[in-house]
Amino acid sequence: MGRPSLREERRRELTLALERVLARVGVADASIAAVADEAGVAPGLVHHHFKNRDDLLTTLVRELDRRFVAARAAPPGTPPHEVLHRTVDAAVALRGDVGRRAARAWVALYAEALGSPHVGGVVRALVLREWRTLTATWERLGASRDDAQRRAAAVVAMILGSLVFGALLPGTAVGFAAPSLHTLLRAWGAADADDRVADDPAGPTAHSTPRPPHLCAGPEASCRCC
Amino acid sequence: MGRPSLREERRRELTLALERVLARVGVADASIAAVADEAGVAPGLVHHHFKNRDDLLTTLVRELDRRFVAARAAPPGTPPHEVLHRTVDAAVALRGDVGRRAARAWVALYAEALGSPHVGGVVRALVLREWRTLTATWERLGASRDDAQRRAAAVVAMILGSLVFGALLPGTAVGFAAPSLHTLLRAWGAADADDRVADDPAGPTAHSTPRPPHLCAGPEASCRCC
DNA sequence: CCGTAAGCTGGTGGAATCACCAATCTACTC
DNA sequence: GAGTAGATTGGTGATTCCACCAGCTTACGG
Repeated sequence: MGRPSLREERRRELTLALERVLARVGVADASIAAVADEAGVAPGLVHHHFKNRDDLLTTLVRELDRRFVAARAAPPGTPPHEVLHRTVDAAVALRGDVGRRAARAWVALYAEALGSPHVGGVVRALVLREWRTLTATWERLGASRDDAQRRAAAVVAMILGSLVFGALLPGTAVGFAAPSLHTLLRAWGAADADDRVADDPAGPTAHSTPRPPHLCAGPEASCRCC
Repeated sequence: MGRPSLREERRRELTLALERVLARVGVADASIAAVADEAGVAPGLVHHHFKNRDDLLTTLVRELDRRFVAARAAPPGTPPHEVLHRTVDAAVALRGDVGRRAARAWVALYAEALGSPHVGGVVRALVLREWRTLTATWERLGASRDDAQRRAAAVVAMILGSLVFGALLPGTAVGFAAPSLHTLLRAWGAADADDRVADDPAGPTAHSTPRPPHLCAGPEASCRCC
C-alpha cells in the first residue's frame, strides 16, 4: 500500500481558498495561480485535484449550497410556515466576516454563471430547486398554484437580493432587511401560532422568535453543517 | 475648425456594445478587444474614447442607472405609496430580450464591483442612494425611522434579487415575482385609494393598475429615457 | 529497509490581454 | 483648395494565464 489519500481534504482546502480569493478580488482576477497562492501550494497542484477551472468553481457552488441547505434544514413534520421563515433566516443569516465572504463569493459565482455554461447550469439548477421547493411549501399552506409560484419567486428574489445587498454594503445592512422579509411572509398568511408583531421591534439583528436554533454561517463555526 | 466631435455618440455606442458583450459572455471574457469587435471598430479606438477599462464599465453603470431612474420617475406631487409601487415596477419591468440583457449586465457589474474599487464605489453609491430615497419615502408614509430603514432595505434587496433572478432564469420568471412584491408594499400600508386585490389575478405579467404609464426597458424603445 | 502509491513541485508552451502610439483618414472652416 | 482638429486604424511589447508534465518527496506496508 502507498500513502493514504488526502484528496478530499485538499479539494476542500482549495475550494475554501477559492472562496476567499473570489470574495477579495472578484471573479476576473480569481486565477488558478491566485487560488494556489492563497492555499499556500504550487499552482500545478490545483490541476492535480481538479479537472479544470469549471470543476473548481462548481465545487464551490455545491459547497456554498450545502451550507445554505444545512442552515435551513428542518426536522420532518415542521409546519410549512416554519419552513418558510427558516429559509429566509438561512439566507439572511450571512453575518460577520464569514457571511460577508460567502455573499461576495455567491455574487461572483452568479456572474460566472452568465459566461460559463457549466457553472451556469449548476447555479440555475439550484435556483430552480429553491423555486420549486418554495412553491410546494406555499401550496401546502393552501395557496393556489399560481399564487404559490409568484410568492415563491418573490422569496427567491429576496434571497438572491439579500446576498447581493450584503456583498455590496457593510455587514449590518443586510440585517435591516430580515424583519421586513418575515413581515412579508406573515402578510401572506405564513404566520405561526404565537403572535408575531409587525416590524419586529427587537431590532434589525434580532429574530422575531427564538425559532432558529442554528444559523451556520461558514466553516469556522463548530457545527454539523460545516 | 476641424472635424466635428463624435465623442459622445461613440462613447454611447461602445457602452451599449459592452452591455451586449457582458450579457453574452460574462465579465471574465468581456475584454476591450471583444467590445471593440462587437461595436465593429478597431481595439485602439476604445482607448481613444475611454481612459481605461474602469472608465468604460462605470459609464455603463451610469447608463443602466439612468434607465432605471427614468423608468421610475414620477411627477412632483406623486403620493409616496405611488412612488414605491413605481420603483418596484421599474425594477421588475426588465422583460424581453432587452430587459434580460440589462439584467445580465447588471449582474456582471455587481461582480466587477467586488474586484474593482472604482466600479465598486459607483455601484455602492447607487445602492445607497436607493436605500436612502426609499427610507425617506417610507418615513413620509408615517413609518418610524427604524421601520423605514428596514422596509427600504427589503425593497432594495428585492430589486437586486429580481435582476439576478431575471438574469439566471428565462424571461418570464421575473414576472412571477412582481405581483408579490406589490403585495408586500400593500401589507406595509403602501396601498393607494382604489382597492388593489391581493395577488393580482390578472396574471404575473399584468400590473395591478393602469398606473405605470411608461416602463422603458432599453434603448430600443422610442422614449425619452433611452 | 525497500517497494509502492499518492502527493506535490516548479517550470514551459501557447494563447490571450492590455496599454500604447505612429500613421492615416475624414469632415469641416477659412 | 489648403489647413486643421479630431476619428480611426492596426500593430507591438510586456505581461498574464491556463493546461500540462517530468520528476521528486512523503508516508505507509511488508
